[in-house]
This record gives sequence, C-alpha cells and structure tokens, in this order.
Amino acid sequence: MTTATGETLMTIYNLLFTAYGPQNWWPAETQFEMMIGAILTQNTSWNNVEKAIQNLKKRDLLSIEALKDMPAPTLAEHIRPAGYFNIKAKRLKNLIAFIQEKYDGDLNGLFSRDTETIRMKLLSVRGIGLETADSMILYGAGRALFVVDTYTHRILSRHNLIGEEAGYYDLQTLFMDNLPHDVELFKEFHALIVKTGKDYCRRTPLCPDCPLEHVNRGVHG
DNA sequence: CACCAGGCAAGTA
DNA sequence: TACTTGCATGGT
Repeated sequence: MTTATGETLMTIYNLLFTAYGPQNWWPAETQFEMMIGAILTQNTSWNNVEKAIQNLKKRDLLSIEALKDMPAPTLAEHIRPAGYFNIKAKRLKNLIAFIQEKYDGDLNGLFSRDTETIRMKLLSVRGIGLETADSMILYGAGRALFVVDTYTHRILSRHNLIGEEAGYYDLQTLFMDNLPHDVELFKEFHALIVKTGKDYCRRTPLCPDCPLEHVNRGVHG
C-alpha cells in the first residue's frame, strides 16, 4: 500500500490526527443508538442530535421494544431538536420496522451478513442513503468501509486528489484502493475529516490556519 | 441579520 | 449515475 495517493492520504491523516487527536467516533453506547444517531444527524449538527438522543434516553425510549409501536408523530415530538423531525421520525420508524420484521428485532441478524449484503439491505430502507448506510456499517457493524461526506469531497478536490465532479463511489474507491483496510483508521479518518471540514475554507481556496495548509495541492499549488 | 449543520427522497424536465 | 426543492431546529 505505497501508492503516491496513499502517501498523500496518510500525510493528511497524520496532520489531522496530530492537530486534533483521536475523535473516538461513534459517540453511542449501543449499535442501535449509533444507527438512530446516524439518521438524526443527516444534514444536522451533532449538537442538535444530542438533545434529541437525550430526550429519548431519559424516557427509556432508546430501544426497538420501546419505539416499534410508537406512532411517528409522537416520536417526532421527542426528536424535535434534531430538525426535520417529521421526516426523520418516519425514517427511524422505517429502520425499526425493518429490523423488527426482517430480523425479529435482533441486529446481529443483519450485521452477521457479509458487508455488501448489509449495505444492500440498509439501502433498501427509506431514509437510509449511501453515507448513512456506510456509517452504520463502519461504526455500527465494525466493518472496514470508508465513509464519504461533503467534507471529504471538498478537502480532496481542494488538494487536487480528485475532480470537482467526483461522485460518492469515486471518493470511496480512492480511499479504499490506496489505504489499508483498517477499521480503526477508517473510523478516525472520517471523524477527523468532519472535524476539520467545518473550518476548512468554506469559501476561499486557501485556509490559513488549517492543519493541511502545507499539504501538496497538486498542479495548481 | 445570514449562513450552516456528520443527507435523502420526491418531483421536475 | 441529471438537476432542483423540501425538510427545520439551533449555534455562530
């Protein structure tokens, strides 16, 4: 695993890790909680998600048993701080019904399958897209699948490691083809990308105090 | 005040 | 892998 791209990716990882330290994602006590959080955090700051999770936790509602018979509008009120609460309540109900009906409420039934199967099954649930499915597989199932998000695209295209037009799979393949398939590396790397992504030159091409300031930016320097 | 946040699906052409 | 729009609270 010594491609030029791989070296650059590891350089980026090491700079971010040195600057920010371990992120220890995913912040959840159980696989189920992790999956709930993955849906709640869609296009939403984690700060808001925490409030919604706490609302459920303090009422002992953070389980399939507690939520499987709850009407979506009731669930929506509990998760209100997470934003998009009506649509997210339906998405959560979709996921819970899926686990309950297909696997008798036991996540091991899903997570014991091979990675591609898990992915396909998760993607069949309304409200679970590419990033959410892959997050659940990496942080929930503990499989080495690289999670891509908008920041991943922004940072890599800024460093000319990939084209502006690159899609989800282009980015995922870039990481998977040039890095060792290590679960802990993938977990930390994605978390660090999110950590720095918010501060990473939202508007300007160069970010003065970003940890990646001196990383080779390719032909356009 | 404007802008953004750890996306996704449905609707449009 | 076409674009565009709706979804919504809360922090900066």
